[in-house]
Amino acid sequence: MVDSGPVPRRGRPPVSDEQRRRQRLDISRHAVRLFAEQGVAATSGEQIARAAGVSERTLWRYFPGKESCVEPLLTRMIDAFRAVLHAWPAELSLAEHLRAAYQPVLDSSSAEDIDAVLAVVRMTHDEPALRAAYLMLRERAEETFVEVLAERLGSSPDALDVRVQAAAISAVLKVAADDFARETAGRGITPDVLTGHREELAHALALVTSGLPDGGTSA
Amino acid sequence: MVDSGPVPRRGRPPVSDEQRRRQRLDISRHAVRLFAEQGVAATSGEQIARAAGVSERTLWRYFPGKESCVEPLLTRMIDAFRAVLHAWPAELSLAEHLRAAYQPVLDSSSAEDIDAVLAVVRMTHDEPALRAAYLMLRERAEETFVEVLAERLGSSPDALDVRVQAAAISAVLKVAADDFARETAGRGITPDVLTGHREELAHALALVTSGLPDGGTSA
DNA sequence: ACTTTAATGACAGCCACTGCCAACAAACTG
DNA sequence: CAGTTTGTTGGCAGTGGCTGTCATTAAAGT
Repeated sequence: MVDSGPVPRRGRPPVSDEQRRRQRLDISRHAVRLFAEQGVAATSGEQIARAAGVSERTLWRYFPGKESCVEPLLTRMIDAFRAVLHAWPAELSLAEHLRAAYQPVLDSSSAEDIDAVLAVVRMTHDEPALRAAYLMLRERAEETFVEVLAERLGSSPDALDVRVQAAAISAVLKVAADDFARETAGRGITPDVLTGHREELAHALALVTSGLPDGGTSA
Repeated sequence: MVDSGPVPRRGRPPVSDEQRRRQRLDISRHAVRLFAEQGVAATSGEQIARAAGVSERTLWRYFPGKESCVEPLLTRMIDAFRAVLHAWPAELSLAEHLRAAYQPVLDSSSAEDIDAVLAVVRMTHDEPALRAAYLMLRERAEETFVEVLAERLGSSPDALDVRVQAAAISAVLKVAADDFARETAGRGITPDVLTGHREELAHALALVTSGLPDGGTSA
């Protein structure tokens, strides 16, 4: 079988993944703003679509439901953790690594996005539909943790210990994120709440990942 | 202020909580059966209502949405764990206690209910709406774990360590439940998969709860 | 220009869910 | 017993989320 390379396609090319990502993110920003202003129930799909400058039909093509419009923004928060998890060096425990390298504020995110994300997390406590979307997203992210842990521990992603550890880490991250969102409610993100958050996360992770053979150095 | 006792009420008394519980459970059974037979999307609210012998209007009074009809049945599974958690003696570690006392099959549940519950758990892997409801239910149950742990550790339900431990336990329980549902897929519930499940749960819990001061005896 | 492939928008329709009100049920009161 | 009160249920109409379908437009190649 010779690889004849990318066959010269005909007709209009599909939108690039990058473009699609940007489009979804843009819609997400408008949706979250509307949700924060008037609540989820009071915000209609037509409203979101108009704000984003697309037809309602295309909105439903980009998102399977109203609540999942928050997903692209929320993903940014989880990506911040995923990035630091990928950069986890072998000689450090996870808690140590986090204390040294965890920056919950993504450099690629604008300040407004961060505030919006935290606002969403706060909203999930009163809006069941948003909470459900939030939990679903977290569970999808858990798969990533499984992969990273499996590679590091040299075992299969199907191994029980790996999945349990990933689930525990995910759970800890949820608690810490909720706390972080709650504490930044009035005052915004100050440097001390930020370091406090990092410290809380590291402490909690150490609490849960100490059951490994080497007591946390490799997990 | 003298307590004049229960004032002699007038008019029709509200339905007892017990009656309401039974009604919801009955509807839940019919809904789950229909979901399993023809899928969630293909099952209409009117269908569920007819099967349960109530009007559609009353169905929506008993449940906020189609997917939450599975809740009363699913709760039974979580209640099984909650019960054993309440009976946790002070001198044992949680893993030890589980190995000795955990019966995932509730005595009060009929065999068909158990199968139905496991069927729902299996369905949640393909039906996002059901997965969302499942996760929401689990998170509500987490609050119970927090209360039990707080009382046992003699600290506040707001304490970080308590909430983290509860979240970790909840996460472990989720993994174990998914495995259990998967393993009972074809063959049904055999004694060996049951003991295997109990062993898996105990092992995984030990893995996650060893970070406590006494290494798991009190958590 | 013409063809091809993909994205979008417009329209119609289904169904989950809600508000509203009449009908009915179960208590107490005279 | 009729009459009153309080609560549940069912029917009906309406809203809005979401989908299937199709014509239209955009972006490529020949």
